[in-house]
Amino acid sequence: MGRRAASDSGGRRPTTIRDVAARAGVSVATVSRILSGTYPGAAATRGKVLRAVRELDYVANANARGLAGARSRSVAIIVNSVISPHYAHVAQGVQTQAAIEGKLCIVGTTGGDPERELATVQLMREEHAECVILVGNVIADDAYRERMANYARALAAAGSQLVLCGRPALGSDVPALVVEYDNTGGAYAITSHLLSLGHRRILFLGRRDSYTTPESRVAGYRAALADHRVPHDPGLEVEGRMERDEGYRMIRDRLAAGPRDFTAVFAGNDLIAAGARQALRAHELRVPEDVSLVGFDDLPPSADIDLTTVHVPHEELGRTAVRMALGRPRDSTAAVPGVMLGTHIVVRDSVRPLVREEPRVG
Amino acid sequence: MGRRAASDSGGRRPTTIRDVAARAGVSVATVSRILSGTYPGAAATRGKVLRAVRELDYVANANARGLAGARSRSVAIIVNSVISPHYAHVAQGVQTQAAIEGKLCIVGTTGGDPERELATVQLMREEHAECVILVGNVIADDAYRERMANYARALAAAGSQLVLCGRPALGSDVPALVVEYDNTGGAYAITSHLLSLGHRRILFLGRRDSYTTPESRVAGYRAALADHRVPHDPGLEVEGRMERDEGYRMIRDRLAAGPRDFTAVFAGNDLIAAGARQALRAHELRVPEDVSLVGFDDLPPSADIDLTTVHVPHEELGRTAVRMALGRPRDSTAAVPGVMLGTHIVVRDSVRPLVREEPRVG
DNA sequence: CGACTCCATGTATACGGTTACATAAGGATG
DNA sequence: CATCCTTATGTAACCGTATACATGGAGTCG
Repeated sequence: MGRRAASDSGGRRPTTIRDVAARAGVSVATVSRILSGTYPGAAATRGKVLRAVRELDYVANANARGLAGARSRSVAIIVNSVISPHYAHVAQGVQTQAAIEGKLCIVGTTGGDPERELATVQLMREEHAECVILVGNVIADDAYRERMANYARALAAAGSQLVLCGRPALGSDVPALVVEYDNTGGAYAITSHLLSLGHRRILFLGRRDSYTTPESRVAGYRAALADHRVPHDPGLEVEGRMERDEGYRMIRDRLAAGPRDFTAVFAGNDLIAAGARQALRAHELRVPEDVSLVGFDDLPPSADIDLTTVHVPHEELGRTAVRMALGRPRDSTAAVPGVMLGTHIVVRDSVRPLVREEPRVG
Repeated sequence: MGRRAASDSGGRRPTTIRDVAARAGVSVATVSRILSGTYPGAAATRGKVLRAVRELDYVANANARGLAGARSRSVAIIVNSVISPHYAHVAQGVQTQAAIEGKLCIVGTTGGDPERELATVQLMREEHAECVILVGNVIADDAYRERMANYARALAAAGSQLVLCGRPALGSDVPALVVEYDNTGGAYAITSHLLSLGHRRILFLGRRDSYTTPESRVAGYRAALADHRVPHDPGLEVEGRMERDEGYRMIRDRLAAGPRDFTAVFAGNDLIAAGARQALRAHELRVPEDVSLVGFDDLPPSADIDLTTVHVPHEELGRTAVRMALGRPRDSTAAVPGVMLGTHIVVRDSVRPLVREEPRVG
């Protein structure tokens, strides 16, 4: 219809490869080969073709190109949302690497809804993306995993590649690449940091059972407690989503419910930390003088609030995902390799050694 | 080649509409119509087809669909970078609205390079996106504008629509929609806010001649000064890019060069404000006690540093862009309408009334 | 100098849908 | 009951590119 309308108003069909061929006085095959770079040498012909292309302002039709069997030019990334800085940074890495490899980037968002995620994968399958990169944590639900595994197989059958980025593998028989980063290790390290400064009652914000990312972070938190022989109080693990507002809410509710029973706060990510900090301040609690606070992610704004946190190589995650997906030979049915990127603490000024005293009432 | 490899390893061609038709015992046309929703009623047939689709796990080939003349299913957005929150929020709006309209979103990044931007527009043209949304400020260069105008015409000829989002129109004869927001008004308002509290020497950070966005903001700044009969000192306009590090640099250099000759700072955007705040603190200048600070954009992290700023309806910008582009009749050659969204001040705690005294040496 | 090789180019088909047009069946109307 | 209209479906012609195969000319070597 769009085409029809254009031809109505201007009588001008979009210029095709045939127009170029006619103008250059060669066959369409020659034009196609020259433009695809599938051509050893051509000299004069090449010149004629390129001039015709320029004069006619010709651009190839990606749909036709894709249909005719050329390799796909696009890479798909699926994230919760684009404004979440965590995802945005991974997406940036994907973008960067995709551009380097001469690929286009298709972005889908799910809003954290598993149904939408599955639907979006389907969409990307229609779109014939060369690889589909799924970013972020996910519920550890068996039915869900099975459906995703099926999609992975369907993608593989179509010559595409599923990449799980920052989430656990689906199983050894599922053709999906995995690029993870060390959630548990980072959480362990930063919890140890707090413990080594004397803190014993550390509030963990953002626990969420069966969500893989918070689960891994909680695991690191618990492991550090255990290794330092500090008793684990489940009451210190507060449930909540990985968002700023939730951070605020969790602290507010906690302080409203009773006297303050913690000296440090380990926020599940930097957004929670920002919200928590705001809530603490609203209760006249200063960070770090009255309460120590740490986060996870090391987003740029965290430098502004002097937050000690765990650095996650977001961009590198995205870049690695693309690199692995495109580098992997199409027909390989060998076991799917995985990669685990490291994380490390960034110490700023949101933590103070605990001076021995009973926690006061906040 | 990918296809070949798949068929080698499994002998399985991807399932096509013909397979579905065969299985359902109908013609391909019927399948196509049912799946496209171009079908009034079918009852039994519809059931058979949908079952076959499910059983074969069929997904349509978007390339073939696009080639055959179906309306495009994709919307393209081109931004500087995905991690810049300003762009990310606009992109989120685009995503949201695109999803509502059942479209896919293709994202291109330019890194602020006009050449890459033009190249990316070309790419999106190949991809036959239904509309191409160009976000962000741009250099006001005539040659560049002319090339972009040509692309706009080429897109229009192909039934696509160029949308300029947060940047000025190209000219009345160029078929491009414009969705702007009120930079000048916002800058005027927030400058007036500072002036009304007694500030007279207001440093502007992030001037950049011939870049449209900072230019508009500077214009609002100057207009407010003029209306309040405060003499305009060009020396108070500091040049720099719209980035965090630049904010830091500008303040640091300024304070290193001589005594502090301002009582308030108007940062060209929130990122600059964050950097500037950091630099001020490094010089033992507190915000707002010693120096008042305001920004522009109202990004979420700005709440954490209590920044008074100008709210920009980022998401609404993106959503409006998509809505207008898709709503506009394809064959219309009428004058291209523009939209200007409003901005407003958000007062937090980064500004204090000026107590009359000579600015001290910082 | 002839046979063979290699490379540039042309010819024609396939890719997987959509849709204009044709056709058949069923219902309404006189 | 004949006619006309409507609706569901089938048939076949594209859409614009890539590429397998065919062809022709130049270069090489015996």
